Amino acid sequence: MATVRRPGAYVCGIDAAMDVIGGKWKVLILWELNERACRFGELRRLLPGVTEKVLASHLRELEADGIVHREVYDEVPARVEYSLTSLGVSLNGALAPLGAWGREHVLGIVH
Amino acid sequence: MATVRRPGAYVCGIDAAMDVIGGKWKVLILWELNERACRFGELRRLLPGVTEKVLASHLRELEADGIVHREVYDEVPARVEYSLTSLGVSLNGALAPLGAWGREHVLGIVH
DNA sequence: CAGTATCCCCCACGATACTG
DNA sequence: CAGTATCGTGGGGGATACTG
Repeated sequence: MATVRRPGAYVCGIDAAMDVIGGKWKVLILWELNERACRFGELRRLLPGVTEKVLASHLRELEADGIVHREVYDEVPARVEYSLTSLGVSLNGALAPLGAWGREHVLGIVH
Repeated sequence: MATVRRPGAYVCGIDAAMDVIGGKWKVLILWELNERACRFGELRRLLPGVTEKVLASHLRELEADGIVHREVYDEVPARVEYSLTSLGVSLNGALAPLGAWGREHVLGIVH
């Protein structure tokens, strides 16, 4: 999933948005990055079960879609930080009502 | 996808909601049913490319999740109408901001 | 009309090993 | 630490045929 995978094929906005957040771990990545910027290894620990390969490819796609910013610090050992772009922040905001709906109606947590 | 597929495994509300709308055609089904109740054949025509099998299984899952109501009318030939439940209406409402985000930032349609 | 019943396929995701 | 490189797999989805 990434960057207009289906050019001009989207039926509506939700359809298009689903293509951006459609990866198995993507909304969880956004969820974590919404709190604070994270390094690769941090994200891996925050998302139990994700493999390095999948985490890397999801981050590449989110970066290509302009949702995530990748900052490389020239240090030894290597250090890379991922954070949300302003577009990513706006996406998270648009996701908030859906999160509230899920909490209330699927998880059964009222407020 | 349907009805607590991963009991107690959800990390957050968005994660849980994604499980409900995670099927390939589900948000499009919701999108159409938001306009008006539809018959099976109508939905099939409204969603070019979907097969009967997949449409049927998606509708079964949405029904099991309490999102869609299935009303059978005893006529000849058989007639079945699908509509949103109140839960489905609330889900669509929660999806609206995501749709607006997609229209604006993916499709490039400002308002 | 509104679906099942089969068979099949692809690819997103996973497991493991290795590297700058 | 932050990733690539390879190989393998499961199941969601597609094609087609058939039925109450």
